[in-house]
Amino acid sequence: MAENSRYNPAEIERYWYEKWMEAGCFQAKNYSGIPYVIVIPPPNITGFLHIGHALNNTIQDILIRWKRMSGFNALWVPGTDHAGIATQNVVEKELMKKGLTRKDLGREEFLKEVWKWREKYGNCIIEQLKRLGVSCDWTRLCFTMDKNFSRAVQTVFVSLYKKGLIYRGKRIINWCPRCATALSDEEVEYDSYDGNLYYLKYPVEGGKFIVVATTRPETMLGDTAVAVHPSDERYKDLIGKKVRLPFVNRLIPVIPDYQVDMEFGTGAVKVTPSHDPADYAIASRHNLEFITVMDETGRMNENAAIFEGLDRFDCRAKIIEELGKQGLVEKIEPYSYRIGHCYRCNTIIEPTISTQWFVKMKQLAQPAINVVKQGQLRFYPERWTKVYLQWLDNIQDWCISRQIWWGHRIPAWYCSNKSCPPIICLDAPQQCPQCGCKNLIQDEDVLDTWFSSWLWPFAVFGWPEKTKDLEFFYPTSTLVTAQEILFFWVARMVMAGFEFTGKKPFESVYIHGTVRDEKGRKMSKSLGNAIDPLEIIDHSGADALRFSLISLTAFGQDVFLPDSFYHKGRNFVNKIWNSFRYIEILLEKNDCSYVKIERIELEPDNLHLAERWILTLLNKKIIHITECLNNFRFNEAADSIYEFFWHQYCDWYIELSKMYPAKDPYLVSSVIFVLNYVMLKTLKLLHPFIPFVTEELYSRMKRFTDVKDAFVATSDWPSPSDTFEFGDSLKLMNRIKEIVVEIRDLKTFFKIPVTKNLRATYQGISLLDADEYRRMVEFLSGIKFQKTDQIIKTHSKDEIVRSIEDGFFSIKLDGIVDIEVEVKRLLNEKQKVLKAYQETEKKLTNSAFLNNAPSIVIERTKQLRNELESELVKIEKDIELLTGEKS
RNA sequence: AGGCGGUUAGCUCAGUCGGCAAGAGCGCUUCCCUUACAAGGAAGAGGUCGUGGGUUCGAUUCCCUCACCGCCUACCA
Repeated sequence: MAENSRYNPAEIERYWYEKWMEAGCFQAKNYSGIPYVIVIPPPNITGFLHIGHALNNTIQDILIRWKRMSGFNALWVPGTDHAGIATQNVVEKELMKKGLTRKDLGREEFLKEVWKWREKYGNCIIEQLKRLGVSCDWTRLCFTMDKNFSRAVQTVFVSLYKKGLIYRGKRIINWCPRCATALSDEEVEYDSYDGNLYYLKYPVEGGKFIVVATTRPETMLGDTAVAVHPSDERYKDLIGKKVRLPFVNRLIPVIPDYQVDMEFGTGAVKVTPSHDPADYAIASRHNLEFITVMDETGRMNENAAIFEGLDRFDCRAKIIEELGKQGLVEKIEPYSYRIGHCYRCNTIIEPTISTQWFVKMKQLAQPAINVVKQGQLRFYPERWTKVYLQWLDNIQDWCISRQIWWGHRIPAWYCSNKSCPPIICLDAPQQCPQCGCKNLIQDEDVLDTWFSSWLWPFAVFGWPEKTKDLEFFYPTSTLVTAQEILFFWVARMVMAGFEFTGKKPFESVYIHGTVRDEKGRKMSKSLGNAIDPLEIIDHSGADALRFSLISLTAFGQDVFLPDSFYHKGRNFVNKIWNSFRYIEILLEKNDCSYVKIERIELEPDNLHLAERWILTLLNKKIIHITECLNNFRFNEAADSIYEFFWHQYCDWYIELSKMYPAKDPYLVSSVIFVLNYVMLKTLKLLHPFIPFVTEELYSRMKRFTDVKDAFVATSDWPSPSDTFEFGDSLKLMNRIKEIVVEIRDLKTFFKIPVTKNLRATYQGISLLDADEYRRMVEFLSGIKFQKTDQIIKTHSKDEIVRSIEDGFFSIKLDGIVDIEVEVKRLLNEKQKVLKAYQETEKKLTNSAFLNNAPSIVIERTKQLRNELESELVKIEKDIELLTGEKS
């Protein structure tokens, strides 16, 4: 018995996942019904399931399971992302263990290695997702390097090029010296950096100096001007003069530019067009020379004079040392500023002039802006609309070429005759259309991984082929993602959707919060603060993890998780498990082997209060939870079922069911039905949140009921029942609960276990005259009532008297009543109630309130006032009973 | 610099259209191993809803100010 009393998820979860797969529960039906479609944000093949994935995928699974149960043709398309840089890094690291570099292997051999790696490890995260219980249609598993996906990527490239929306050019871009590749603006993460502001003295022709302030002295070797504000009096006479740059002895001009901030530093700024985006802009305006001083690994190159070969940061120190020797460092101040890092390896980015491929974004952005402005594509929470639009309004061209090998190779070929334009086409050309030359070389570079991801919502359905899938399942319904990839991915998918399919890719976007640790930091392996979801699944089950996560994550709000966060779900699942055991045992005791739930055969009119009450409450919950899900209010839905199941069904209804002796006719005919009925509906409501335990219990339920659906996963979502709606039952039940709590409170106060049965007499209290209600109160509070006609107005050490409803009761307590303490407690209580009463009374005598407040509010306030008043009267009566005098 | 969030019980957080005697889980106190469940049951204690104004009959909720925390954008070297 003891071992059964704890839910053990491991085996059950494994078992049901297999069953679902075998039965094809997660597969969409063939082009029938109304589709509801989600495409997964494809995780990296290098990834391991972290708590953010767990949240993201649980939300999607809740939606898809709920919609599936609600009768939609639900499809959740899974897949993975080839993650160019990240994957290449991983494989290179593997090679390094053998003392090899990718260059040792050569492109083809290296790519073979990557494919081998991906075959071996690329689906790790997929297997981990399965352990979470997600109901993706795995027969449709996609990969961004699949053949048809490649075709889609190439098609898009060629199409955009032909439209003039893709171009190749020399621009300043973000360069990662460690990955040795260009990055897009979005792939750079900015962090604050405690560095210095160096004040350097540049000798001006004619003997004076001009002092420039810089955070990056090493870039001075590439300076091609010094800029000052045109109206800066200090430097007016220097404009047009030349400055001799130390070490390289280059003469560079002092130029006027409005971009210069007179207030900052000395008001004079060194201009390094090849290594700073702002300087690049100045240089473009003034036709300055571009001199690159570093190589692709971040070492100083041949333009760096005596510093050639030094790492850029070593060079910084060395240059300051040398300038110092020459008396050219005026001062050094500590200075904190933001600096860009590679989002894949965290190396400090080097802005560099480089020839790359770019996508012109302005034109593509327009439909993506319009669709959101016109409200045809919505964000939840709505505030993301603004962030999205702001980014699109200021969109910059997208650098899409990467100097790596793993990815979609750019479909561009160059003729050996340098004057011929590049040849852009799907398949390798045989000869140059311009000059007929057959000596063609394909561009070495590959495309940004996001250049394939942005096609995800339609490429997964076979685009550019006009497939039936595409026609039926596209556009998709809801996209569920985190804010981090709003620009990277979401905005670009919308652009791609319109550009290539003429349609928005999804109806709505739900953006959930980021999971952080208790200090507000992102969860990350390097910080060592990551909670491993798999560990939780191992020990407490996926259901526990899922429920806890959802319950703790408010609508679109970041969530801070303490280590023990998963207890809530774990305990809840255990509660469900045990309540079910109660039912099983009860059935056995009553020789009740078959319960008709689906074909209801009982008369609603014959039901008692408890049954009427729990059924009515169930109706309310079904409505509420469905409403919550419609609005992405997952935590509210989860907490609402939690409250209902635990604190209403278990705490009150199951407890009440225990008052019937075994084989009692009403128990067998009605209570057992209601216990099962509510359990069944609740399992369904809970299934999207905690699929495993609900499936297990549903299957057990099938053994002793007429429930026929093969799986709860494919059964129907509950709707409220007209048959089981009993309007006044809620109020009446609440009165009974109040009386019970009052008595339990008294017993607790006198340190008597609730289970200890006591005798009491009562007078008045018409509610107790009804056998049914009296029995409920007696059972739940452990009291045996005896009606009396004698006026109860005395108390003693052996007896405590209480007023309640329209009468009194008196409980025998055998000499333990301490009147002093009890009176004190009541006086305390009276103060509280009195205060609340006075407040409502004040409102109700305020004519402004009566004139302005809506009538329903006035009604409610009146009702509250009356309740408070009678409670006050009651407390006063109780005090009087105890002390014999009016308080 | 701008934008967006947050500030509610000891902790982590809910609180939708302004109208509650301000909620949950954990923790805490007292009692209970009652035949589903101690990962449990019963009953409690605990909050001036960040500051200062404003609008309103009424503000945790709406508006403004400030403070602190976090995030995101931006060419101040």
